[in-house]
Amino acid sequence: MARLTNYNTRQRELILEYLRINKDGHVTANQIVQYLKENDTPVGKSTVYRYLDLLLEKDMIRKYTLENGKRACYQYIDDVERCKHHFHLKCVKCGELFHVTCEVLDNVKNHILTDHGFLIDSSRTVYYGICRECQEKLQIKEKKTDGKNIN
Amino acid sequence: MARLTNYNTRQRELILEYLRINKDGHVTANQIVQYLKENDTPVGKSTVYRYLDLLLEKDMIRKYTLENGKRACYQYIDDVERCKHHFHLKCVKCGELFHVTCEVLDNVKNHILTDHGFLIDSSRTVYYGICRECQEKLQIKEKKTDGKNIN
DNA sequence: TTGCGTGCAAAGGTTTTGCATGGCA
DNA sequence: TGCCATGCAAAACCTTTGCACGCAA
Repeated sequence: MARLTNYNTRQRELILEYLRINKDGHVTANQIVQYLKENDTPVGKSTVYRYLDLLLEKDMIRKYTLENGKRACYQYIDDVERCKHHFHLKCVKCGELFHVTCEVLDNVKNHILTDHGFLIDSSRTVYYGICRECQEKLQIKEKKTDGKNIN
Repeated sequence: MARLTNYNTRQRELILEYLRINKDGHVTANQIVQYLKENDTPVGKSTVYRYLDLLLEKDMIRKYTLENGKRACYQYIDDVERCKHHFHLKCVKCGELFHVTCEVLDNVKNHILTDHGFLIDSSRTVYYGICRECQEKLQIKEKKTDGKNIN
């Protein structure tokens, strides 16, 4: 059986630890570099990028693109199996990522495969939109500005 | 009523025209610049980027991130209303974008709003996965390599 | 000892910004 | 004429790559 050719190094442990700490959120490569530098355990950014790629291949983390589409962000997958079967909702306002497991969404994948011949990669697919909290904030804002919009 | 503060310029017409020509596909900022240069109607890339931002604000185009997450690509929204009510499947292998309108997916949006309080922005949400054609190609490939994988 | 991992610096690429000039209304 | 739009070059960023050295096994 093929062995994964990766040594255990101090740097990798540090990176993985930071990802695990932030498993409920998402972090950018830069954040990892900064955090480790501030904690007097600096790790080169090329090391960070290379290890992130490796973790990605091993399905140990997920990669997103933030709303502006410029910066990539990563998230540790706590329970690989569980995460493979649910979908993610990302709020474009506050950036929060919501994990959703429910039958309806579970069926979406099957439906798209059966009826549209398209195999969805759940770990890459993210629903973008606005979360409940931000919707409420926006409604308050709209009332304040009396609904005046540019358009 | 607020007027949109944008003049009609030759450059903007050219950019918009190219986006319209390619409304069934997607183009990158660089492609726009290259195309216009080759057609002897060069437009500065800063102009392209600035106008793309403006079109984005006006919901006249959609912005995607290609598989590697490095390059952004844009697509003209032919029929704003229609595109707002259907979903998009983007193949991470060949890059093709599929438009899908069907009841099941239509209900997904309502379901997520009703049961999860999350308002999906259909124009931003893209299902990433592998299209039928690429699935077949991959299956052929796997047979060839006799299913030998790293893991 | 072997060869993967690391770190630095440089390269590569995309997108943004400052500023003088051009052009629409 | 008054601004907004443009274009160039430079800057700002993120990410990748080359290469010599370090270190796990």
